[in-house]
Amino acid sequence: MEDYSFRPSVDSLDDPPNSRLFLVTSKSTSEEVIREHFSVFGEIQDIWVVKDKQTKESKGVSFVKFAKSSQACRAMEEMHGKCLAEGTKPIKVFIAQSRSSGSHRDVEDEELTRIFVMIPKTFTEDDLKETFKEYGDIEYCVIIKNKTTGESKGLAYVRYLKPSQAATAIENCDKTFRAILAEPRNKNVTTENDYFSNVRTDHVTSDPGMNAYQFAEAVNYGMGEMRSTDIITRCLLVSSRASITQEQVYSLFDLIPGMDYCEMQRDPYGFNKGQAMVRYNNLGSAVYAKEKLNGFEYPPGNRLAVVYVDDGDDRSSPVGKMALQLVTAQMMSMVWNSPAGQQLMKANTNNAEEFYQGYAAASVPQMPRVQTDVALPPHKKLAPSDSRVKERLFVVFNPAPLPVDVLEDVFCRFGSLVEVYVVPGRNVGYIKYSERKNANDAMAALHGKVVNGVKLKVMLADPPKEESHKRQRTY
DNA sequence: CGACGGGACGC
DNA sequence: CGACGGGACGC
Repeated sequence: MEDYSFRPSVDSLDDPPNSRLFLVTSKSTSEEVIREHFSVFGEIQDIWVVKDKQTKESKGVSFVKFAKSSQACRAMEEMHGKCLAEGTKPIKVFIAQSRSSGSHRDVEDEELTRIFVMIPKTFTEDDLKETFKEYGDIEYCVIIKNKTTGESKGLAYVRYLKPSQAATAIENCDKTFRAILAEPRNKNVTTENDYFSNVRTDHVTSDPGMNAYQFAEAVNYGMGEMRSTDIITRCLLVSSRASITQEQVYSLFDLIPGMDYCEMQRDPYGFNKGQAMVRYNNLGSAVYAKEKLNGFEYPPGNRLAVVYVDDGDDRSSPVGKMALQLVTAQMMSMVWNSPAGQQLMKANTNNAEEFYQGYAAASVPQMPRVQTDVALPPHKKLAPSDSRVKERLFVVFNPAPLPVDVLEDVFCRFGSLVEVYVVPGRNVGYIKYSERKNANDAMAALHGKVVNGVKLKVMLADPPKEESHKRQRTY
């Protein structure tokens, strides 16, 4: 990824969202003093002290842009209400309104502490809490359910005490959760009992050393620092965007000893949902499988997602966690010392080629998926899925679209492939690359060519239609 | 010619 | 009360 300290293409937005602070300080406060106090919270990309155009005197207002929202939030939490120098007034620190919003209303913590996530339908609220507590103190957790049947809709909210905790969850939780900040539930004004509404704006309290966040922390100190890990179970949910068979999942996860169950999940109509449940007879195997196979490309170009699911009877306990280290160490040595294990160790998480050469080619017989006269280069690694998309190709299929896994297999070979998207019900799709050159190579090689009997037109895509809702697009 | 996804809450 | 500059090199 390139370093854009300055990004004209997203001029009106803050990227990532909520990574910029709005400060109200004394007029005497300089950029240097701000930098001194704020750089400890993370990578500062820009500091701008607003000055009068004529007199060039500071207006006592500044913007501080961080690389990450979690850094900006932490700085806000720690610095709001503090004095930056002797004899200066306590500063106010808010997440800046995005430039495009046009609003100058203070961004409230209500809007920064609740996240919205997609979860397996099998998740309980306890599973949710176990999974997301590692990012901070959870105030509240709910799964959205069908009101009559009580069945999970696979969607949930998690409310943290602090904005930095919600931001950290969004930045660091498994991508399959697709975590984003939740829209505030109601535009209702007053909040009754929460920590923030009263204390937050009133930074000059009887104890000037403590602001609302530190207060909230103090109120909540009960459970101590028990949030070092995810929920850990013997049961894994495997998700794939390309269709996969039970045999494929079985062969892959059976490379790790101790599997005692593997079954595809089906929707109410009996269709394969691209998810499988895998259970091991011990925690160490499950941990190892999750570490090794989450994000693994299988088949090449298709990233598997592997998460722990609570199967109800083996939630980890402090004792369990201690035992786990032993078990995991044993697993490592067992896997390392078996021929199968050595191959798996070699196959690094994203390297499907080695995996095939070493192993699955033997254990997972598979028809070649791609038939074409084009001389295709070998498979290349996908770009990280959060890479900035630099070029998109627009592909027209005739007479019918190719499956997504075939497209990934073909289009990943030019390098830096980020994602393939086929428009439902139409004969067109988009191929996203993080390097423009790779997109151009793919276009040159494949435009007008036939793959699996489907003729392709491959062109540069027009920029997508502007939409300013929900989550910022990656392109 | 052929064009843009996914996921929203009983107070 | 307290809200939006500077400067860009790729095709």
